[in-house]
Amino acid sequence: MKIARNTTAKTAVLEIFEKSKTALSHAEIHKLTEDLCDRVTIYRILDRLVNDDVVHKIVNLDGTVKYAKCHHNAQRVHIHNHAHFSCEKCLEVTCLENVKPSYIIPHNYKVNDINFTLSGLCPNCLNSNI
Amino acid sequence: MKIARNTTAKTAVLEIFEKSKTALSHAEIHKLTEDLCDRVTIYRILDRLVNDDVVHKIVNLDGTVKYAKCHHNAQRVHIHNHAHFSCEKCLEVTCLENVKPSYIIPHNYKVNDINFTLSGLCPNCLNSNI
DNA sequence: TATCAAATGCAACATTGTTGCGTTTGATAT
DNA sequence: ATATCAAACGCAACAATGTTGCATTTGATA
Ligand SMILES: [Mn+2]
Ligand SMILES: [Mn+2]
Ligand SMILES: [Zn+2]
Ligand SMILES: [Zn+2]
Repeated sequence: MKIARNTTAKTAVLEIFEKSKTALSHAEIHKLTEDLCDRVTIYRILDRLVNDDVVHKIVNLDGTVKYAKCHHNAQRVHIHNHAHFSCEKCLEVTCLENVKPSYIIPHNYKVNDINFTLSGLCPNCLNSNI
Repeated sequence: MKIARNTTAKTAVLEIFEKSKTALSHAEIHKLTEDLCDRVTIYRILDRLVNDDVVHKIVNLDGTVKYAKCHHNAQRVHIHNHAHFSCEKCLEVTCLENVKPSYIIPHNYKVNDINFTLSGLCPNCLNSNI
C-alpha cells in the first residue's frame, strides 16, 4: 500500500478548507493558494483527499463541482448522506449537515455514494430579496 | 414571449428519449441522431426541453451529466424530487421515480431544484457480480 | 546522509459547454 | 400557394474543466 506524505501543498489546501465556511471549487482553491503549486497538483490533492474521506465532493445541477471538509467524528470510510445547498444568487455552496434525506431504495441496489444537492436561495439572499 | 417550433432535430431528440429506458448524455444523444444536426443544436434543444420541463437534468458525482424525460401527469412546472441511480459498473443512469427523499430543511431556504443521485451497483451488475 | 517511492511541474491533450453571427426553416397570415 | 419573420440552426472560435505521461523534486524512513 501507498504511504501518504504531508507536502506543503496538501497542508495549504487543508488549511484553506479549515478556514472556509463554504464549499470550494478547484479554481477557488487554486487561487487561494496563490500559485503555491500547479493546478494539476490541486486536482491530485483533491483526488487523494476525497479518496481518504477527508473531504467530500459536491456536484450541483449547474455543473459546478465543489469540495468541503468532512465533519465526521472519525476519519473512516462513510457515506455523505447530508444535503448541500447551492444558492443561485450568491453561488455559495454550503453543507447542511443536519439535513439528512431519508429514502427507501429496493434492496437489489447497492449504494456506495450519495449526491444530494438542493438549489435555490440561501437565507442571506432570500432576506435581501424582500 | 417566444413561440416554440417543432423542428426535425427536436422531434428526433424527443423520439430518442421516448425509446430510451435510461437517462442519456449529450454525446449519446448526438450519436443516436447520426449527425442529423450539429452538436451545438443538441445542446440548445436540451436547454429548451429542460426549461420547458419536458426533460430533467441529472448530475452524477463522477461529473457525468444526463437527461431523462419527465414522467409527470402534466407538462407544468415541477420539482424533480425523485432519486436517480448511477451504476459504477455499467455506467447507466436511471430514474427511480418511486424513490422520493424526505427531508426537513429550515424555512429560511427557498428550494427551486433538487439533484438527488445515488451511485453504486445496479441490480443487473450486482447480480452478475456474485 | 543515503534511499526510494510519493508527489510535483510541465506540456500536451480530451471533453464539455458557450457565444456570436450569418443562414435556414417552421408556423402563421395573406 | 406565397410572403413574412422570428425561432432555430450551422459553423467557427473560444473558455473552462479535467486527464495523462514523464522527467524531476521532495518527504519520510532507515
Ligand atoms: Mn457536505
Ligand atoms: Mn428522473
Ligand atoms: Zn445566496
Ligand atoms: Zn449497472
